[in-house]
Amino acid sequence: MKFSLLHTDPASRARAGLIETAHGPIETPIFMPVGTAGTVKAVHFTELEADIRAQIILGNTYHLYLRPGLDVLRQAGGLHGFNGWHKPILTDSGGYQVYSLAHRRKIKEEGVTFQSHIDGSRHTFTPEGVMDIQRVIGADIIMAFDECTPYPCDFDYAQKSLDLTHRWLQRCIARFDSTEPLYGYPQTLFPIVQGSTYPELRVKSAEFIAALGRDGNAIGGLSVGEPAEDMYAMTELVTGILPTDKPRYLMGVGTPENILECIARGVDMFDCVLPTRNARHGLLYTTEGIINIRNQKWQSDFSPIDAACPAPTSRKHSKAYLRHLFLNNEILGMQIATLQNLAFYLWLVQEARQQILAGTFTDWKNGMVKIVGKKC
RNA sequence: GGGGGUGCUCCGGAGAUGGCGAGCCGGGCCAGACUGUAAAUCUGGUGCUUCACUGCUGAGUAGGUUCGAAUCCUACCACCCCCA
Repeated sequence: MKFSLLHTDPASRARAGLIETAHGPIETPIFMPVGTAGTVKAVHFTELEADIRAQIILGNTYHLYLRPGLDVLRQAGGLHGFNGWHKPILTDSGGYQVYSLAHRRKIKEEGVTFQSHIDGSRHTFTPEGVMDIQRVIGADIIMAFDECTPYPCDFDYAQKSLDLTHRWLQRCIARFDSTEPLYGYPQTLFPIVQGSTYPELRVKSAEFIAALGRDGNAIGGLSVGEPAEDMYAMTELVTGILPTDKPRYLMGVGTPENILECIARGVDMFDCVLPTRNARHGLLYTTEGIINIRNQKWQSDFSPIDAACPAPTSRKHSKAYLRHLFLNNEILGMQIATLQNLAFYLWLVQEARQQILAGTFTDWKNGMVKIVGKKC
């Protein structure tokens, strides 16, 4: 994997760059649709490429390990071979499930024992094991096994958790660097900065990780319920320490506004379930603001879902029709809404990139933030 | 034409046999939540009035009995079943 920094905004830390992987290029800043179980819910890969213009998608180690399982993935030639997506893939390590499945797991020095949410069976994830699983999945970018701490989180716990995450990181690196990719193309490992909302811990973690000199670095443990100001403050603190010549990935963020503000603070890569999950729940992100398509006010509004959105279905179909599909619980409603939200997210980061390259990012961002957060 | 049964909330169901029924369950509808996906999920509201307490109205329709009626009586209306 190679990263080229093309331009940095004069009035902020916003950067335009290019990541090159064995499965193709990624223009940054980028939003990566989440495809936990090997599918970006409700969209076909044809649409993901043509209408949404996705350049990289996510998968999840924990979910793919449980189903379809490693044997199937190995036989398929990895996740690319299994699901037919031939552009870059990034896999999360299961660190987020340490947080989201907190009531069905136990953390020890060695690793984390999960009880499967599917059948209750017990599975132990160690840093070494998670590296091995991600070798089998074969993602281009794989993530270190960490603990994503909850919010709020007291200082003592955050500190102990951070030290554990750092020890796990060293074990991840040792395993990763001593093993080979399985499918003939290289993989790269991103470490993850933790430290909850404590500046002291974030600085310590960022310095620790910057010194490792990996190909890219991630910021985790944010967007777990803390105020947006804390998220921005921690992001700004960390991007001030992480190397400028490596991509920075802010995990799990966020709303369109969060993304614009964090691009301004020097983040290159984002992922979030909001555009896909909210789409299935009837919440649309559009170039004119946020729409709850189930609301009665759209009952007879025959204007396009989003006339300026790159997704053809959003220009072709009306709000009234999409509302009708949702009220009838029709699958097509979720498909069209997901196309809209992902196409909008990708449009947003591509537009940001153009503004950075043109040197006009900050003014554009300040105006756009007001629009994308507005409820219609 | 004769006999029997049933009628209340937007809909369906349960329950209600003279006294806490503006009230249960489900659906629908109206809103809200969702941030490295246990999520096509979850939460709230859904007679009128008040910020709230409260108050008011309502049981197919119209009367009646009673301290008190969705409940009993009379007539009528609608629907269902049986007989002709």
